[in-house]
Amino acid sequence: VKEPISPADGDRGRTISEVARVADVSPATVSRVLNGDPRVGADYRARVTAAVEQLGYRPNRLARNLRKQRSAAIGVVISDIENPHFSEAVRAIEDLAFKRGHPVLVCNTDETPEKERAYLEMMMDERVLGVILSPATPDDPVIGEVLDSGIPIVAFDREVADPRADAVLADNIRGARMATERLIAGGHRDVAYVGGRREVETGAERLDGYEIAMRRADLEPRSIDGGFRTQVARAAVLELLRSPTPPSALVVANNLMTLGTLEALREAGVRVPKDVALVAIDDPPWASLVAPALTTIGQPVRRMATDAMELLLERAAGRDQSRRVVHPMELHARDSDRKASR
Amino acid sequence: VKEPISPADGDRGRTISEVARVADVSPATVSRVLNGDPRVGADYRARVTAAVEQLGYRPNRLARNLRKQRSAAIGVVISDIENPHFSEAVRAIEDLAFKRGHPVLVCNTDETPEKERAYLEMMMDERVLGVILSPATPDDPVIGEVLDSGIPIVAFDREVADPRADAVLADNIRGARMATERLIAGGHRDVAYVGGRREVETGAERLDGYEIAMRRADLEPRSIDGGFRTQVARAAVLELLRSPTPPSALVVANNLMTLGTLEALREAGVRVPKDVALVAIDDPPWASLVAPALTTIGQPVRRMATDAMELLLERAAGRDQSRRVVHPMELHARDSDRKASR
DNA sequence: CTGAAAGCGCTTACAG
DNA sequence: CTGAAAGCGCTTACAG
Repeated sequence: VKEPISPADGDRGRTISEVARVADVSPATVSRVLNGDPRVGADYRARVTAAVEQLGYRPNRLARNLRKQRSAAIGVVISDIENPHFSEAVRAIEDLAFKRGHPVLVCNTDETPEKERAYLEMMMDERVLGVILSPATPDDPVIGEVLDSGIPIVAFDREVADPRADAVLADNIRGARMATERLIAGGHRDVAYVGGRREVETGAERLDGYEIAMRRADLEPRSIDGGFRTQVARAAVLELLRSPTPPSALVVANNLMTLGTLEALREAGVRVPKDVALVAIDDPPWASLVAPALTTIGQPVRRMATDAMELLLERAAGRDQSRRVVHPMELHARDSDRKASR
Repeated sequence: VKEPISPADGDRGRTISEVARVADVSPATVSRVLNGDPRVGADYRARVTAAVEQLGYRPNRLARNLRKQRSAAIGVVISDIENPHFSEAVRAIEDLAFKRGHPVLVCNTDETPEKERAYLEMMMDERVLGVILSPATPDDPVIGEVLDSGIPIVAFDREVADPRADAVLADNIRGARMATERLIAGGHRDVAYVGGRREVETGAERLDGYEIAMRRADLEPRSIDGGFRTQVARAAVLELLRSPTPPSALVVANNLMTLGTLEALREAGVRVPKDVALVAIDDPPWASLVAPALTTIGQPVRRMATDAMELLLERAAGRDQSRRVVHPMELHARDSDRKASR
């Protein structure tokens, strides 16, 4: 075969064999030194290190990947990187991955089973080291296939059905309950809930938390479906406000719906917190900038992301028992929930 | 060598040779069919397709990468994915990349030369198909090394010094000029500019635009350094407001500094637009939610990202002339710039 | 502790 | 149009 496969760039040292020749050792020894094999003698090690230095050699990762049948990359499969919740998570994941030399592949599913499946198949094709997954479809069979293929999965934010996956979660029930109880404690009795998809763990749990708080206070739960999306929430809240008995307070279940809710309140000329008080779940950067500043219940996203990376790397390193970490949510008390004025 | 390299998962068809055996053709033919080589006869093609189907075969990308000395992945090197400007860009890039089967590697440099260099080296090690780069250091020599190694670069937002790179830019001079002129037209004479790093193209250009507008109106430019960062801008604006002659209007050069500026104004009890009018550059999702809604000048980020991907893929496909696309910026007229009340 | 050799699974120049 | 064969650059079981 005489085709010029490698474009023969003279600048960077090219193969492990060249290094071996310069160091006057075998390629195997070079590989061992590069991978920190402790058995290599000090003299050999020194010769190899010098040759690597001299040639400016960098290992060919593509060759390494093929040999090991594994890439060093980590897949992050989320619904949407534009959602500040996920931007923050990806950022924290990437910081850790970078320190350890792992590239990060970002995948947006838009909560659709089709894209989720396609991306998980891409992760299998790329034979990534592991996947951090905030699942749209927690029981999709492709998740089992990924695990079968030897790729560990850490569920982030939402559990997956397969027990072999690790999970890093927030205590959504208690979070939503805290939000609701805070409004009740402020004197509100008609607290409505702007929620989302029941099928998704997070949505179901937050609704549960809200309902528990209401029932314990002998109040009637009243929830509307904002679909976890800005525009759906906007329409739903607009309709809620038109009802004969509009609520005096709202718990909104995520930051996208909070955006929609704020738009709806503004359009309807309803003032916060005077006409309607509000506690939002999620704590995006703009929460303190809108007027009034929003009281929120947020997940400790950075710590959760750090945990997820650690679990993933442990798993890739061989741990076989799956683990599950639950973080408490955090209250950010600001101005949108002030007491009912009665 | 008898080590069990492939974990022998029975579920998925495994190699091209297996497909070849089932289809009763050579592996070369299977490869050709899989890669759409038009020379393969219809009968052979049909047999291969059937065998692929039957075995549920998926090509091993790792082997393909090694053979081609190229990965299909695309690197996106930006300052920070948490900045909504870049979240939006990454999202748009990823949507296109996904359609064509390219994984996307996301890299945050935090505007530091060290991280930028480390990531660009990672991109070389991974032999990515191409890099979309918003450079912290437009003249870093490593950029030339990347291009030398045959990896195309598309500069995004900011130019790079090497003329072999393509570029997708916004017309920052005109954008900042528009912002400034709008305030001047509204009756403001003391319009200050909250800007950032002169070294970076974008910062220099926006400042130029501001100064041109001021000079043409016979007004004295007055700019402060917000370092392109939230907290730096907050401090700088706080100081500006303490001056004996605080400005009556502000042009803020990016969304992070706008966040800091709004904080500062709030802390100082300065009302917008009554006490100080404001036009912000960048149009983040929360621009219409703060009170008052911000008048902004935004880049058409999605179109720019789409262009960047197209340029990159063209380049990877062989175009050798570099190209440069400049997009006009867009005005989003809202409430923060209302006329001076005099 | 070190080396020779095999092989990961593709793609493609070459021959026919 | 098709196949046999080489080779991309590593890693690692095996032998010594």
